[in-house]
Amino acid sequence: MAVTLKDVAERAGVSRSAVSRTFTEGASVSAKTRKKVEKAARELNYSPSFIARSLATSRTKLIGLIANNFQNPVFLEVFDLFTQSLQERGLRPLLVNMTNQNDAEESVQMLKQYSVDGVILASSTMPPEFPQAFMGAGVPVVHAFGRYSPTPDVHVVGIDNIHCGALAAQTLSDHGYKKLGFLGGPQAATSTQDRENGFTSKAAQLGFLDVEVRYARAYAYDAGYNAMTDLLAENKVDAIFCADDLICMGAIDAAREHGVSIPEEMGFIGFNDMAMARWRAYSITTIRQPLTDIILGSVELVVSLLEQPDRAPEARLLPCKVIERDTLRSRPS
Amino acid sequence: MAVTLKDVAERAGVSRSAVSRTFTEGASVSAKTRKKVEKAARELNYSPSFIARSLATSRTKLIGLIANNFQNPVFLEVFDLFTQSLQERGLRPLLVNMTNQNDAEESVQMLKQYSVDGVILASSTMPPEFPQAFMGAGVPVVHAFGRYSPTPDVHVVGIDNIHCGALAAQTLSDHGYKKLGFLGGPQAATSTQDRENGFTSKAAQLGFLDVEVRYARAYAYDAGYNAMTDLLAENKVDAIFCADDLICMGAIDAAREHGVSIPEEMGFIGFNDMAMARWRAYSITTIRQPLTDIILGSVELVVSLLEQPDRAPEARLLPCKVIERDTLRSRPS
DNA sequence: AATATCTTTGCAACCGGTTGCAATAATAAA
DNA sequence: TTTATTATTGCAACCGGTTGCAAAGATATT
Repeated sequence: MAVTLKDVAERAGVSRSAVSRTFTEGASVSAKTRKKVEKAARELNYSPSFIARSLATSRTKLIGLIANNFQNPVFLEVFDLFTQSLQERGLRPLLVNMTNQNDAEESVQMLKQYSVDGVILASSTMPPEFPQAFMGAGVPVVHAFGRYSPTPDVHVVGIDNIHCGALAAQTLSDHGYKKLGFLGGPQAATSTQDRENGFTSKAAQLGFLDVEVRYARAYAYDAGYNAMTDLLAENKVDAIFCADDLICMGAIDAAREHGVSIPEEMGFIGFNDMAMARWRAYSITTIRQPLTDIILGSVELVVSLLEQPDRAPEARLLPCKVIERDTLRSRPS
Repeated sequence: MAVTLKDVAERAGVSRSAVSRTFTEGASVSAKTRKKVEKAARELNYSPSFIARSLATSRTKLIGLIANNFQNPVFLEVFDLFTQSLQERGLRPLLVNMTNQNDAEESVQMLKQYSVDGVILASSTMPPEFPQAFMGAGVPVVHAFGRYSPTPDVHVVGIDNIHCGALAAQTLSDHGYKKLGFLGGPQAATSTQDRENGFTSKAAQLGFLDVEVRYARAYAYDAGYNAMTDLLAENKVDAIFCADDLICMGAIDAAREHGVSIPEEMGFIGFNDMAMARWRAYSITTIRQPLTDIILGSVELVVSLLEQPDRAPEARLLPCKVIERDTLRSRPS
């Protein structure tokens, strides 16, 4: 059924090795043989089997792409960028959905069985032992959107969430708000912890006495809506840093239903700059995370790890910036 | 480095075949040997190589998951469901991003090289020759969200878009609107064509004289916003069927900016019932597509095709229903 | 106890490539 | 032209499993 090396070799009147070599980068074949082989291959519509090649070379060109967040639309953008840039490099993403996985072991096992060449973890909300588990499998691992550490034990490409929190505090302050609040995602998420820390300490430094801190149950619209509804009843804040745009949209809708005007009575700054942040109904001022750079960086890193698997883990941080739209009143002059 | 069959066999004091058999479904091994082998395997932390197994059995358990739409958030839900249900069956999704691909051949080639067991195309906006190309590769293909045909040449699991269009017309009529409009996605998309047909013919049947038909340049917010802005200037309609919720949100925002009140002055019905349709800022009345059923159906179908690859192509249609929210005024009594 | 039947086991070939090594061919140097 | 050097080629072993087949072992039948 399938046409193999052997068929091509016979047709071209050469040995199997010759055929193999014409399909291998930088192998030694004369122009003449190459010609013959290519002709035969074309006529038979032959294409080499990656499976067989993988077995022989123990390189599969498969990259495990592991995610546990299929709710937040930014991840669609993330998948788009990952798949495209992997494809461009001749690599293939084997997608793993860890949403309902309380145990990383199973996924690790599975990736080992497929002998993926490398693994990219795409998530900030991941129990710290997960990266470890993948790390332990002896496969190059890059944790995209991972937490910064000066001495990471796994390669990380991401952002400085603490600095982002500070950026948010500074921005709210600049725009003349007086009573700041933080609305995080799940308290267990390191991204929320870091953004909160950065936010509250910068706020303190800027002279804000106390900052109201709340958590949404998830990085999700409803969670933001509910948390904000509670917060509104207490009338404690006039500006909020939401740790995610989705949360921010929920919060904004809650505020509007409560009759508060945005940005005059209450200011909002979000996080991510997802596509929807631009929608007219929201037009959120938000902190943009350099998605493309993070992803290209992760892919590049994993590719270079294929060559030198033992490079010491590094953390690569990329800068975020504030995108000003319409949920903050204009700066006082 | 990696521990193989041979290592386990030696340690357990049995033949390689014995080890292979204890790891193969329904092979004949005595309880005693199985015990020994499992012990040895555990001690060595052995797990069989899928690559080697694939080579021997010519079954990879890899399913090509092909998509060309990474802009519409519903697809995140689609990926979530696909990956989960494939995983549950011990299959693995090899994700292919055809966004920038004008030629299917390359992807077909690639999937052939990885010898995927089957392929799922997840898209409605796909040139008809693509399914053909994948079909031609001699691999089971299921076209999820594909177009209905009584005599399909590739397996299809999807919805009856013509009927959905009719449903929309009926609904707008029921709610007392008089001047109907259709706002589609790209005119080349079969899903738009079918929804339009169903909509206009049902409208005609219900006595609507002429229906305004427009197309957004893409299934996207901005496209909907722009198309609606144009349409509003002409003041021709009082109710619109948008062929996608994203388009609908753009259109709604355009209408609001134009000062028209929803649902009194203008009614909207969307399509998909994506998560955002529920957001308070929109709360769109929309036609729900049974995503979960389509996906489970597609996976089931592809699985059954693994057993009987030559089953005649069938088209499986699943019912949609209207989800009433707040973008249509209440029915006249 | 001897024979028939059913399981379990190991051997060895095979899946479709890659690659080190030695033999051969082509080219350069003397 | 002969010899030294380099480039190409084929052989055969290997990657890590699976599986048909025949031999050996267990169990059932008479």
